[in-house]
Amino acid sequence: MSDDKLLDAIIAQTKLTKKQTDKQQKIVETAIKLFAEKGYANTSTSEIAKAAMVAEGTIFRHYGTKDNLLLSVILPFIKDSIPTMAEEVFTEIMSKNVGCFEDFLRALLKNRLHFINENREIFQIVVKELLYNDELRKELLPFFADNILHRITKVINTYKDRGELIDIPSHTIQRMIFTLIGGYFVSRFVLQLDNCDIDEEAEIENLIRFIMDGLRKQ
Amino acid sequence: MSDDKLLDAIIAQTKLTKKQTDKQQKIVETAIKLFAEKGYANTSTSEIAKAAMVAEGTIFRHYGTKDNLLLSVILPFIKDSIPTMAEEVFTEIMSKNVGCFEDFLRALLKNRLHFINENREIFQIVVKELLYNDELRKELLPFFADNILHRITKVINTYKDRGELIDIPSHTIQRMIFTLIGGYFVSRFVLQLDNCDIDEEAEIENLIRFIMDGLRKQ
Amino acid sequence: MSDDKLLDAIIAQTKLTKKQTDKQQKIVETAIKLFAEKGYANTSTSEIAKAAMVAEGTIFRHYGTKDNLLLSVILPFIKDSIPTMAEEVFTEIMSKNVGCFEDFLRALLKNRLHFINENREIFQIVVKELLYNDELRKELLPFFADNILHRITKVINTYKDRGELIDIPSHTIQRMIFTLIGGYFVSRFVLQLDNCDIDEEAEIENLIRFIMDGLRKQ
Amino acid sequence: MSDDKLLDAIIAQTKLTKKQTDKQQKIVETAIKLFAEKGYANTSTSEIAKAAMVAEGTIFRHYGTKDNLLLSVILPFIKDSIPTMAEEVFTEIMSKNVGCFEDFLRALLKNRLHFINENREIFQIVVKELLYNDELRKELLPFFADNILHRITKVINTYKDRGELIDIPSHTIQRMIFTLIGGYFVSRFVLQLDNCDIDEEAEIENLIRFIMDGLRKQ
DNA sequence: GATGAATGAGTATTCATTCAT
DNA sequence: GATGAATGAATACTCATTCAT
Repeated sequence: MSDDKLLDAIIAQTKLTKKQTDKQQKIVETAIKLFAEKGYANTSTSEIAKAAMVAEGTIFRHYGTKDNLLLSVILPFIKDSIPTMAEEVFTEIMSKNVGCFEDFLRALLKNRLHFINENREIFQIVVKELLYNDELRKELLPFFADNILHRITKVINTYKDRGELIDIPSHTIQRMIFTLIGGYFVSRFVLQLDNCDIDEEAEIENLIRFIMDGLRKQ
Repeated sequence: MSDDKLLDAIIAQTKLTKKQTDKQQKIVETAIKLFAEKGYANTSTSEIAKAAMVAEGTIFRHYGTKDNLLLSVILPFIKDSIPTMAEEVFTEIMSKNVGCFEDFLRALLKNRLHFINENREIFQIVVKELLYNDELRKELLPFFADNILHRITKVINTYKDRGELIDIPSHTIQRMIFTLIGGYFVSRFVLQLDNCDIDEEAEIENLIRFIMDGLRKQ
Repeated sequence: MSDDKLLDAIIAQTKLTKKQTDKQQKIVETAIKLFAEKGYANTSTSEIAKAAMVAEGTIFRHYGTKDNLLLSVILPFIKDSIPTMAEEVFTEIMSKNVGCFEDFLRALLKNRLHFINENREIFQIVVKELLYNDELRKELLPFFADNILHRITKVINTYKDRGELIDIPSHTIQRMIFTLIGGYFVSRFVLQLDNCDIDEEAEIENLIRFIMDGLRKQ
Repeated sequence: MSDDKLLDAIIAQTKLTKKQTDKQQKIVETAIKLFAEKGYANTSTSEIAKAAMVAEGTIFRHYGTKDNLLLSVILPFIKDSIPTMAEEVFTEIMSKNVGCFEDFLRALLKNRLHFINENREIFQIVVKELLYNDELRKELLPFFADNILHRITKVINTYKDRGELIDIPSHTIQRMIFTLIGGYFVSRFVLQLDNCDIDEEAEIENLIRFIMDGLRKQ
């Protein structure tokens, strides 16, 4: 599969979770902030070093290359994105075997909103680089596709079988949901178009209502 | 307003549409191709010069700075995006005074699909830089907001008055439509996730159906 | 053959003999001096730039890489080493069809002494890098072997047929001559062991006498 | 004399030959291998540390500087080169008072061939650095001159007095022998030009015959 | 004695920009 | 208008060396 490299990297990194130095900690934190703010390509290692109050060499002693620093920033996020979503959200909700598709959507949305809210800077980085960085896109997209979309499709099929959803190809449904939710996250956390005073609860319900009333079989 | 600079630039440029030299033509064409492919930050002026078979100095003789070359690439697209959309699409459709919201949506979607399809490279550039380039985002987003969203809101209100749409704040409706359509364009033209063999007609209808059946008051 | 790359480079460079800028001239001259003095690996491009009173960027505008600058320094020397030696020296002397092996040796020695004397700095560079630079050695040595040694062997065979030379494998003879003459040049021009006041004429005659008749008193 | 420093270093080191730690042993071994392979300038201390499976700090704890590590590698070889040659080879052969110059040559050649064969990596290092490293050359060359050449001259004079050698200045003879033998070792152990299947015995005899009687057929 | 984290000066190279021709 | 040589600041990265543990 095309995500071998990424998976390997994730696994390798998980194992490497020795003791992170204070400086390492500081470097990653600073890199996250700057990458999120100005993009990977527009952030120089010397800038990171200065902001992290660390010698530039220290960055390379620990991460070898700037590319690798980006990975070190992104991978834990990816790692947490996928299995969490897959195992915790999906199986949990599904195994309850109760609730309609709307409940599933609500749970999914809230779970992911919470996760991204707590990692908004890394989310910004991932989204930006996904568009800007060919290499990364080629590795991440199939990885996402294989892991998330695949499971969503299964859920959708389940609910379709129960007669809760309209008869559009599952992959089309899934894509529209994904676009809508993803677009919501992007416009909120990356573009930051908001009037700050959003009633989050209400927005979510509107979103769900929008999605549901489009999909519900009548 | 925050778009003064942009508007000024557009106006200035429109006036400047004297005779473009062959070389200028070639430079812009090449820049479009390369910016779309690898992103603005990852494309060097020397690269552009080489690919356009032009001396590097020539680029700067005409455009002064690389930033300005980006603007020269983007602005005509922006210029055409907005007024066209506003004047041609909107007033045209609305003045007909015929058709339901679905028809409006369909017309809008097809019109924009056509436009972006013919300018997909510049669309890629705009989307990528919108996320990556702080300056540009700060200039373009309010410009979009003021020009497009504002008009869509008016249309939505019209249809709401006619009782065709559910009772969600217009700006929320508008945002969800925008996210969905925008997301569709981005995933299709920028991320290029597609199975190439899409039945475009069907996809559009699914999209409209999805949007409508969520929004239609029942 | 293994010298394709080198030959190609030589040919390419010969064609490129456009007009060298003053700065280019200065860069090459300075590089020659510094490489000869301290070796390629121990000379930094910034050093060269400073000594040549040129911006560091200028070096890279013209030569692209430091490696390529080394080649630009070495190749003309190599180019002149080989064909000169082959065509001028060899055929000239041989075609005269007069003279014994000793005369040939004397002509060869004087010709090469003259050549190296006029290019002693580049000779130093070539010798030093031949030992130090794996890549270069792998390209240059077979090139030398194919071009020079091969011809010397032919000459040796000619004289062997005339009964002037002892019956040792030609390639052994050639190697000993080469070692002796080469060693003479290296110790004189690279190691610079000399008492400066050498009677060159006498030294050459001693060398020839040694090669021809050895050390044993008869 | 200019070799004070070197002699002092040798003496100092000889005294220091206490207990070498395992790690020290490993460091020197690894350094020898890597210096021989890629040259001193192209080998980094971190590389050595990694290959020797030692912390980088350990190298500096024992050797202080990289330069000093090079000396620690080279000096024992130098130390063994000189006195061995002087005392064992020379006096031994000479004291026997038997044998002609040819026998002396043969003994010398075989002795040195054996020594270098057993230390070929260090020999490579010494030769390469002798050309590349100004400092080292300035220290080593006079040292060699004072110790080896000086004794060879004495031997040559002895045989000249016996009427075995031609009437060329002793120092010229010595230099030619040295060039020839040195060149043989360099081309064999450093340049490694060989067809691997050399008949060593025969080669040596050819070399001796050449030195003694030259190339001319009689 | 041994470690390895930290350093900062140094390296080759890139790049937007200037300017004389 | 067009060129392309020249620039120098900036970039990612290397490396010998130091030092607290």
